[in-house]
Amino acid sequence: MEKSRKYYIFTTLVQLLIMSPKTNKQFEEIREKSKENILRSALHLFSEKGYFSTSVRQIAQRAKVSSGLMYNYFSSKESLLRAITQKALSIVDEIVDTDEILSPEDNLRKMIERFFEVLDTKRKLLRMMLKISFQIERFDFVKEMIERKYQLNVKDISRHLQALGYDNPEAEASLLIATMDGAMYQSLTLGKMIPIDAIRQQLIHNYCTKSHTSEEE
Amino acid sequence: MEKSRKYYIFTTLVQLLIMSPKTNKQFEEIREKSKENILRSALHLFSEKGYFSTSVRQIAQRAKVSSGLMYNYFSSKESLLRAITQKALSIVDEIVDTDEILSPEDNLRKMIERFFEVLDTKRKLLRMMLKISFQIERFDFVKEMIERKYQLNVKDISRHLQALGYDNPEAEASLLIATMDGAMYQSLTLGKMIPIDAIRQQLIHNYCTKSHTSEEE
Amino acid sequence: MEKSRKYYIFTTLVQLLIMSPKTNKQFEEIREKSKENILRSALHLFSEKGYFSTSVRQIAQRAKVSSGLMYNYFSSKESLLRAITQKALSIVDEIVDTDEILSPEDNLRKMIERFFEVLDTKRKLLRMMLKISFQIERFDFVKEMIERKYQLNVKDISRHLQALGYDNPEAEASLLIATMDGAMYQSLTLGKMIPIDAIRQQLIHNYCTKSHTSEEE
Amino acid sequence: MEKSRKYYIFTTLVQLLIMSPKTNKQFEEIREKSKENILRSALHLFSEKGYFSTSVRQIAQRAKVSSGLMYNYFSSKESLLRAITQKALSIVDEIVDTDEILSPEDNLRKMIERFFEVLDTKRKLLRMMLKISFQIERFDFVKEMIERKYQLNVKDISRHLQALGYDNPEAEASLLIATMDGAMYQSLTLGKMIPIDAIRQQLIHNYCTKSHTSEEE
DNA sequence: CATGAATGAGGCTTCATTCAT
DNA sequence: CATGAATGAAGCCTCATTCAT
Repeated sequence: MEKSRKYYIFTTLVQLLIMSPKTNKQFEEIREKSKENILRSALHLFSEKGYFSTSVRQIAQRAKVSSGLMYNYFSSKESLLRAITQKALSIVDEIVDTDEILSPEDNLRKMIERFFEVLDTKRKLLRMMLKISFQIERFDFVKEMIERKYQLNVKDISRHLQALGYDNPEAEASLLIATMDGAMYQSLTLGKMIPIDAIRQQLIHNYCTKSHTSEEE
Repeated sequence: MEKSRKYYIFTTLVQLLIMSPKTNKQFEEIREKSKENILRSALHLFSEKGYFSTSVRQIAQRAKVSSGLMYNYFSSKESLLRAITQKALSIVDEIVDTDEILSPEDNLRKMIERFFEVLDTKRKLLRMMLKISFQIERFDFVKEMIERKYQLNVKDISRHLQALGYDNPEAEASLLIATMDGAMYQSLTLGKMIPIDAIRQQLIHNYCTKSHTSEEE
Repeated sequence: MEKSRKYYIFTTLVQLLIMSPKTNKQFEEIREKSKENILRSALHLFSEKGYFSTSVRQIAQRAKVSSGLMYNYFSSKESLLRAITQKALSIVDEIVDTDEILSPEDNLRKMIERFFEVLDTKRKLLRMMLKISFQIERFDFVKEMIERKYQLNVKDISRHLQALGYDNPEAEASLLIATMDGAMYQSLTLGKMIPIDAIRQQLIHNYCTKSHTSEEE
Repeated sequence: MEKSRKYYIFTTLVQLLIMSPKTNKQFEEIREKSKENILRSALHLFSEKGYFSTSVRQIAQRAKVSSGLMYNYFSSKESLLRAITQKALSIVDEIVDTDEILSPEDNLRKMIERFFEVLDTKRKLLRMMLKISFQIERFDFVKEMIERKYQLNVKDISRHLQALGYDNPEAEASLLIATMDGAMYQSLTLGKMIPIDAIRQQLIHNYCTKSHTSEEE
């Protein structure tokens, strides 16, 4: 008991008073590295097997750390999920932004192509996001962020469509976004059996060709 | 009284020597009722909280039966899920059912309207399916079922589109299905903020108007 | 409620007052048949899979009756086991008895051969007995019966051996009985890999040949 | 004090950067102790009440650990049984171990005496093995293990008997093993009423006396 | 800060037993 | 007397979490 107490006293002292800034920095680095490690491992497994089918032990094993270590960085498994979700959303953020001095067709084309590129390259992240968005109703903040994004996109796209002469640009924008979401959903769940390239080309063909100015012309 | 006694004697003899005390039909009814009861309870909870977050005990409690009873009707929790999934997919069947007497436009319109009607009335079932579809890795049978459906739908719809003179009916069919899936996904996750009616009308407008026979006119 | 009450009144009346002796006899026969049926089914399954690995439902299924029926004849699963054990012991009883006006050699030979014959023909019964004797310590009466039998056998056999001139007939009798028990045990647990015929012949050769009167003669 | 402080700093650094907080050896010791603890508890209960009548919870309670701990060391209850069985059979190994410097008589005597010694000192283990052997249908691995042992023993013993001039050494070996198994079975089930010492002496007398070279002399 | 042994609540499932008909 | 649906206790096992070192 005495021994144990001393040990903790000195651990604290070491941390607060004695250790040089350099050592502190070292610790910080180790900390960050471990945390990153765990996050990556968890993202992979959540995306692959889902949140509930992934155990903390599996995450730790994949990250090659002990299973108790996670609790140094995250207060619980759910808190880990929260962290990953936040990180994931921030990455998605970078992707969706747009605007340049292009023609409406080109803007639409660019957006569509970028969307499918992301769908191709960030599958793991997206799959997890999709899963999360559906498994954890409790995560209101996820819903909020998605809602906000949705509104922005509709406004952006309908502007382009209006410029192209669409009769009902807002509805058409909603349609286009629904199509892309659907393609994403299908591709992420059903994988290769979805003709994702054909869908992309058809989308571009339908929306990014001049003659579309009016349908009943 | 005499008559009544005779009646009971007969009943007794019949029961003892000839037929089971409870007729097969009675048992059948009881079974069907219990099974339906459990299925409904499970569907509600799976849809609300997801498969893994719903315990067998919770299903039983909601159905107001003992926790062991489920195993009289389903060999496991997963088997229960399987039954619900099958039921859900059978509903999808009704959507795409083609009526040969109608014109291609009308067939498409009918399909689209049926789809949105189902989306409106069977939200619980669809929400569960969506949830399950994200845990597809764990449930091969779900994947198989959905794949089969998907292929059939593409074939059906592309036939209609071909009749309408579309250049690339298969790609356009995939696109249409993706759009509907996307609308479903959005509606089920984001709820009322999705202009689902506008999307439906726009879809019908785009696909079920004669002059669409060709885009490069 | 009224209906139900009437039903039971009349059931009773039928049994007590109305039904002819003939019908009573019929019932008795049905009863006996069902009971026998269940006992046989249980013996088979207990012998094959053991008491704990056999469920009441399995017994009922094999007997082609409902699982509740067992409780009309036996108050519990254990009570059923008790009944079977008693029946089994009574059958074994018939087997072990002996005595005639034969020579000691012949008496021994006869006993040995009979033992191995029983071992060959009543495997199911014996296997269950062996299992029971070891799984259910609570069944004191089993132990008692076996003990009594053991004492009798030792006395019988040692008398024969003494007549044959063995120095230590009691010890030799114990040895012989142990050997037979061991052969039985091995045969019932390990099955065909035990050279049961060779053991039998060797036993007869060792014990039932005149020149054995003394070993160091 | 200064010195002490330095010491702890060092300890801390070492722990953080170089070695695990608890050394591998420490963990190994803890594991071994816990495992042994659980094995002992399980052996006792299996031997006393049988495998199926012993619950994992009971094993844990007797070992004074939590009920989940068993699964840190054994993948299932059956796997625990497997471990105990293996241990038990390894003891049997020691019995039959042959010493080439000795005469055949002495080897046999040694074997027999060792057998009865084990029967006297390891009753618990043997009782468990006997119990398990009656549920062999459920545990293929037990059967395999015992079969292997049996074959080896027959070979070993028949070699000795052949050296002693027995006509039919294999059959005689089978007989001898059957006798020992029978003595074991009787002793473990019927306890003190079996004249186990007399049996042992008689066995030694019969098999380990020179003049036995031939029976038909 | 890092480890992994230990905990124990809770999940899925089985099954002896009851009971209305 | 016979049925089998229904019960619920208890079993095996998993896993998030804690804690001594």
